[in-house]
Amino acid sequence: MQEKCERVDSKQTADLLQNIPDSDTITKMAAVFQALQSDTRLKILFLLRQKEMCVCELEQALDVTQSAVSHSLRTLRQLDLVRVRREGKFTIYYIADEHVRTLIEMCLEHVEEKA
Amino acid sequence: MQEKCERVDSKQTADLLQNIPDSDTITKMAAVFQALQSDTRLKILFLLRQKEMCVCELEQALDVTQSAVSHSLRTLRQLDLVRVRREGKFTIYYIADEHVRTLIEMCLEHVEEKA
DNA sequence: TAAATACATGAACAACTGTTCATTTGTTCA
DNA sequence: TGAACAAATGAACAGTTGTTCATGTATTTA
Repeated sequence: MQEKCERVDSKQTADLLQNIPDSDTITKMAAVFQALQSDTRLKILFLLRQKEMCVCELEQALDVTQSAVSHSLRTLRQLDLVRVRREGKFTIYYIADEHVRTLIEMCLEHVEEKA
Repeated sequence: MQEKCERVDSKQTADLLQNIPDSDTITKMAAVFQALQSDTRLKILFLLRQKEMCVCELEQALDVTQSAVSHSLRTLRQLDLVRVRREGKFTIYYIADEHVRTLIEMCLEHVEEKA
């Protein structure tokens, strides 16, 4: 590794790099944030935060097609941000765990602070 | 609002909708998550979490062009996820506040839990 | 003041995302 | 069993993003 500017200390940089999560973990994190980056999916999470809901309920609340809701839920489900339970002909979705709640709350606080 | 399925209670739905952040706030949150959704920007934050750094240092650590680092930092800066300080010819970047640290830590815990 | 260094910015292009449409799968109940 | 309802999925298209290239601006120092 060659120095780029006088502030760079290659040894220290290598050290700092060792203390960041591995590429695989970073990519998984990016996928989680990517899932949280859509208005529709955020609204879904804010709704589910209050009450578990079936796809129909979300569809009606959000004013997008059933297909769009379903696709969004799939993304959230695959990353374990929401979970599913079958109840007769309904598929009930709910927030997966406290991490997810904290994530959206931190972000909310962050943006509200600026307003 | 017309009922879509027997589980839907329009009144309650309207109520739940009132308790989610307004569209403007949702969009700002989406922008924040959007900024956190790139591998490069996440790596930048994990580096800055350990030590404030100038652009050169980040460029060397990340193995992408100076331009890419600069563009990434701009995105993070505009959302107040990182802040800047001028020091002579160097521009020093650092994590904006605790919300940002908590955000990436929650996400890290979430993805590490599954591994 | 001129050259070098540090950083920012605009354009452009490939890659990716979110939505809708059309269709399929699974469940209930008459 | 078959009609109706709930949900998932694949394709396709417009819109968006991240990167590099080329260039511009600001600061330092010789």
